[in-house]
Amino acid sequence: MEAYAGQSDPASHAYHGKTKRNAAMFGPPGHAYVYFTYGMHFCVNLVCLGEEGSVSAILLRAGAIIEGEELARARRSVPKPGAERAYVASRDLARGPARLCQALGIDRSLDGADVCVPESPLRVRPPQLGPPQGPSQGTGAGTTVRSGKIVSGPRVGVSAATEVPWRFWFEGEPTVSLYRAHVPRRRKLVTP
DNA sequence: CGTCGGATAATCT
DNA sequence: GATTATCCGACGA
Repeated sequence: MEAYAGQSDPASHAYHGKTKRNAAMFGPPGHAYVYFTYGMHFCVNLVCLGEEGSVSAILLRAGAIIEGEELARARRSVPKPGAERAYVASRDLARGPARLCQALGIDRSLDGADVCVPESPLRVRPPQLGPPQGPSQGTGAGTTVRSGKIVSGPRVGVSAATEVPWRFWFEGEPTVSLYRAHVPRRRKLVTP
């Protein structure tokens, strides 16, 4: 996961104030902020409780599929006809913010959803913590998830405040993607 | 392994 | 019109 603040964080979508897209970030905590980016990907945030008037959220960057791997795998299958779908390793099903949304079936219809009420289509529930050793197991592990040492580092893909170490993950967790710095996309080729 | 570029459209200036 | 909190396949070593 990665943390994003509001007016004080140049890397945050909320940095330039409230807009139609980021409105959920300015709403009550415990709700989802889903946005669409790069023309084809969804990413999901959880709005956090901060000081009065402040804005903050965390981007869910990756996850381990504990149950329903078949469903997640089906959602991650590519709609391209004819082409044989390459095998997706279990750990890669939700390895990355857009993949995670794909694996969980999250799209813009869930933007602003309250993740704390039972009737919501998207929920976040407290985990049953497992023993601190070893990564989460993708099969047959029930509802037990891992706990362990949490480490932090710079956020991925952001074009500002790259030195702020607001990315957090379980040390040794295989579903965490490697750090990659932001690469500015060169404008579409204009050859003379 | 690694780096590179194309896809693709909502959002904001 | 420019930019983007990304992913995937291609290609080289």
